[in-house]
Amino acid sequence: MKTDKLRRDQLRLRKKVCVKKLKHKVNYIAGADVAVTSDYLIGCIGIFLFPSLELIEQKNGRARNNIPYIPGFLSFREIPVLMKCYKKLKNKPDLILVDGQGIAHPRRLGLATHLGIILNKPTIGCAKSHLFGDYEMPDDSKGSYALIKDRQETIGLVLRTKDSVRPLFVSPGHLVDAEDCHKYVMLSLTKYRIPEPIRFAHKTAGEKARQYV
DNA sequence: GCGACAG
DNA sequence: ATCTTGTCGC
Repeated sequence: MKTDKLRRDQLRLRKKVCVKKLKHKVNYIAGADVAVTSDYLIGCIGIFLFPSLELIEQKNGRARNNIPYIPGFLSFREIPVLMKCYKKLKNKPDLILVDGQGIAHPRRLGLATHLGIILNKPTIGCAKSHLFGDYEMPDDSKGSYALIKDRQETIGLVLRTKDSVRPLFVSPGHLVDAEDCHKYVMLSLTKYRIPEPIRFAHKTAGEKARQYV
C-alpha cells in the first residue's frame, strides 16, 4: 500500500497539533482501544468518573478490517471505528487515554494526536512499546520516568507505571502537555501496568471481538 | 545496505 | 494485534 498520500495528510494535520497545559477540570476520563479479527476491527470507549475511576458508560463499534497496519500510519486504520464508538456516547469525556502514541511519532501524528485533532478534545497517547524518539530507561520504581526526545525537543516520557515492569511510552496527544501526561496517567492506575480506562477498553473490545469469529 | 518499526 | 496454562520472580 502506498503511504505517500497518507504522509501528506499527516504533514497537513501536523500544523493543527496543540501541546499546552490542560485547561479544564477533568470529571470524566475515557479509555479507547481496538481489537482485531480477520474480518473486523472492534472498538471500545469507556467513560469513567475521575478520579474515582468508576465506570459510567461504555460504547462499542465495528468496522471492516480493510486498511493494513503500517508502522507510522496506525491512525488511518483505527480512527474510523473509534469515531463510531465516540458518536454513540451520551457522556462526552474531558480527556481521552488512547492505546498508541501521541506526538512521539516521526511526524508528530500518532493515533492519540490524530484522534484529538479530529474531535478537538484533549488526548494522551499510552503506548506499550517504542515507536520513535530517543530515551534512557527510567528507574525501576513506579512513577519514575525519563524524557523522550527528538533532537532538542521533548516529545513524551517513558513512564514506569508499576514496579519492576516494562515502562509505558506516554506522549501528549492534543491539548495537554508532558506534565499533564504524567499526572493523569499516574492517577488512572490501579494495580496494573495499563491505566484502568485503557485496560477496560482493551478487555471489552477483545470480548466483543470473539463474538464475531 | 542495515536495522527499526505503535497496533 | 493474536494464538494461550502454568510458572518463575519480585
